[in-house]
Amino acid sequence: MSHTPVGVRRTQKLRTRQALLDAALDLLEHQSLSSLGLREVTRAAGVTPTAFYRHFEDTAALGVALVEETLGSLHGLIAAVLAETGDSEERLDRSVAVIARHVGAQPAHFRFIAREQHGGVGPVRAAIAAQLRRFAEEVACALGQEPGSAGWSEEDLLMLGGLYVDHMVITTSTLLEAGPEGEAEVVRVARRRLRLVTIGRAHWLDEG
Amino acid sequence: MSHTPVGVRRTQKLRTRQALLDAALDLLEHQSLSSLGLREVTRAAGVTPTAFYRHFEDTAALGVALVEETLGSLHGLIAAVLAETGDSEERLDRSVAVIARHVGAQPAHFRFIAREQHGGVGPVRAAIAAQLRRFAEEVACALGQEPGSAGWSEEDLLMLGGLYVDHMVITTSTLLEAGPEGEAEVVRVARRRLRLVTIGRAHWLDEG
DNA sequence: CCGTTCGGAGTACGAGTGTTCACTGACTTG
DNA sequence: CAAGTCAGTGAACACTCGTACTCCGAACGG
Repeated sequence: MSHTPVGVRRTQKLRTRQALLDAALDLLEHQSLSSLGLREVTRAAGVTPTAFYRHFEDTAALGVALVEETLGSLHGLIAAVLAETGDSEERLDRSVAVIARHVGAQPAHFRFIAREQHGGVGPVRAAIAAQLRRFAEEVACALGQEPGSAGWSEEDLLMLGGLYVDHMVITTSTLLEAGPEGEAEVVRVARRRLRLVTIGRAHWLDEG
Repeated sequence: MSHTPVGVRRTQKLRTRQALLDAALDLLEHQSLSSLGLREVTRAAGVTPTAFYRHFEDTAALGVALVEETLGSLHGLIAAVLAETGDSEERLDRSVAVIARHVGAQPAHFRFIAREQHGGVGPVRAAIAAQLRRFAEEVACALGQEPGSAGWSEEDLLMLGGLYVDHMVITTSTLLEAGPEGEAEVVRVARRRLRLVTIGRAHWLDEG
């Protein structure tokens, strides 16, 4: 047992690492990752430029870390929302509400994801795509366990899951553009869109 | 009537302007607009940095010009595709095919749009949003003239139009990520998604 | 034909960039 | 408690960047 339980050193390292991530997220509110300077980040974090290399190789690597931080903690959430009881209308409303709440709580994180999903930094794009694919699979799995999905093929479930996930991404983007005052309207339209998709889902096997 | 019918000067000016746009589009294949340097563009275009200012105030202004170039010429196309006869299945397949063809023909243009739709340059974001809104309105208008849209409210038509447009944007992004070899699969899934939306549309008034 | 317009060239400046290097001093380990 | 590890420092490197000048010469209008 050492004198310092967890290691003062590791703790401090994680602290400055987080300071770098936070500073970067702040700066990324008004620019995109490919124009984000290493020095710019360290200056905002209160560290010298050389210290950056102790934590990340690139600004690209920092971007990938930001992706994990934002999307990594969301995986449990989806399954939880979809697993709750209630008719589809209720669950749909709840899903949209959950998204609106999360986006409202940490806009910068979601702005970053929306911006870099198709941004100029390859590794970051790949990291986001991988996370979204996982979301689509999770949604497909949750849908597959419902009675309403009897007779659906694996592939169609994935298609539907991807459809829902893409709509969630679009909704977050729109929420960010609209700002707090436009949130209600965006939520209204998003609900209607999802309802239309759900209706299509209910009649999919009739006309597929 | 002057000695030179169109004006040699204006022609040359337009020529270098186009050279700047083309060079920028090339460079934007692997980075985003906010990291694109003025000098970088002029170097690739074979012009001195100062010449840039004769055509654009900013790289942002150049970006807006690129948006117009890419999206401005597409407005007639949508109405044309939607106006053609045939059942909804046929029209749907044709729409997807038209998109795949356009994206395949000029990938760089569409990559630029996908990248800057949520990118770090405000004016460009605004320009793209304005164009997409116009698209949504055009689609809504076209849909409203169909017999299948009887009883639909103006607002719901716009919602549906936006839904279609957003799906088109998603499809273009996915096509770009997949590359030529993955095109067939992407087109398959995109068609299925649109079919599901169309089914939802057919039953919208039953359960709305 | 002559004066004007103007697209573009050339030069120069200050500021900011990513990266390397030797170095320091607090924490950690045996 | 001594030896070693290592997060962070500070100075220096060789760039690129946007922008402000002046200037040239071909195309233009009267």
